[in-house]
Amino acid sequence: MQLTERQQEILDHVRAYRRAHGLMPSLREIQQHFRLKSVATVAQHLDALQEKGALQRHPGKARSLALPQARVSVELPLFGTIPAGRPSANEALADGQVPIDPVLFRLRPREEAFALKVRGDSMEGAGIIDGDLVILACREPKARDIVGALVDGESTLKRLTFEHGKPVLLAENPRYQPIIATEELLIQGVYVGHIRVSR
Amino acid sequence: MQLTERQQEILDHVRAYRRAHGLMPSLREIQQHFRLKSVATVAQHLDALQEKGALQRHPGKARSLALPQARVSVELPLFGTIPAGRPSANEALADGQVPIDPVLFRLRPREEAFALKVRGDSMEGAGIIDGDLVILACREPKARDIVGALVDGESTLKRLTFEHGKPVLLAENPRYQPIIATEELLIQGVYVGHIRVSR
DNA sequence: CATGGAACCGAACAAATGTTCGGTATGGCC
DNA sequence: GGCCATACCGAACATTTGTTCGGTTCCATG
Repeated sequence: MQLTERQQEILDHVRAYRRAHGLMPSLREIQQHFRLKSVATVAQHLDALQEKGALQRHPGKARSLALPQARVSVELPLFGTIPAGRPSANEALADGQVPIDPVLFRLRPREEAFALKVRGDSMEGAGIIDGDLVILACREPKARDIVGALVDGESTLKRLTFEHGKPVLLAENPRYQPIIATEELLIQGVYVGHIRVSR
Repeated sequence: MQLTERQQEILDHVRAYRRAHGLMPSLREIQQHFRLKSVATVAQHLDALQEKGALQRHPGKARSLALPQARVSVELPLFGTIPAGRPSANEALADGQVPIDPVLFRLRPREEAFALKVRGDSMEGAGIIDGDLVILACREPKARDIVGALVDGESTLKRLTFEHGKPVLLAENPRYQPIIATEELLIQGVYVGHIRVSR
């Protein structure tokens, strides 16, 4: 469910307070920040936020607000390599776990995501090279997004554009030609960032 | 000063509690865990721990214990930008925390590390571009390592090489000239990887 | 033996904090 | 107008929580 404007403000303030002070605010501190005359108002907003899953409360405990998605790290499933060159056979075998901070990569609460190891140099121009771990979120792609896509049965990492309303996948390397899907184009995930570990 | 055995136990429990519950324990919860008959005992230990700098307290606030260096393994301090172009004034202002997995980046146990935001395009050829968060470990650099270095009082990100036994810093961009330190060359950290978050 | 540190107890107190019960006001909507 | 959601107020209340004061016990050490 959607947060109201006020609820969003409260939530933002709770986040900001935690960053600034290292602990959660009390109801009365929130009250003072918004110059409210009653703690009940704060309690009400917090109830609503909890109702909507935006935060959690431990009844009776002081300063016990918890930000559900504020997990320090979650482990994304790491699948096989994704060719950033010519599409080739899709290797969908899980190779391990990649620990990342969902907040850092701006993943939305409970949003699905996974990691893939890049093979090839077709995204070189975007600074994504062989061996990088790309983080792909399962969300609706927008034009100009970099996406992990299944083209004609094979998966690849490219930038998604549209020409005459038809999707075209662009490499970020002049040595590669744009790909126009002939049969099917399935976007598996949208690039939200990547990680490189030096070897 | 050295912590006593008991103080260490208390500290460990506080850490464990925070991991398990996402918030700090109250004095009475600590008391119950150790089966103590008086909260005063807990308060006493916490005072001692604060005295020794092992943790911080916010007087009068509930559950307000704070672990000063708890970021050791999970969150790296993020400093200002590091120019990957021409060296410029070093901005050593802490900007926040970058949560990473030390294992993923192959950091050694207890090895110091920090993060810097890249500015400029001089490492473009290495796939490190403006806005990337580079992870730098405090360790001895080897030849061909990418390093964050302080050259003549200004910090920069370059590849470290040697010519005739003298250190030379190379950009990974033909538009930049090698830097030969005239006065001092202080290696601040060795590149172990980086993170990019799409914008 | 005297001294002092470390660990602990008991009880009371004050402050901080969450909870709950009514009530008001505004605006959109049928 | 009646209905509902949202936002808010005021005041009491019960709990949780931190703080403080005076004690005890044990043990190492001079």
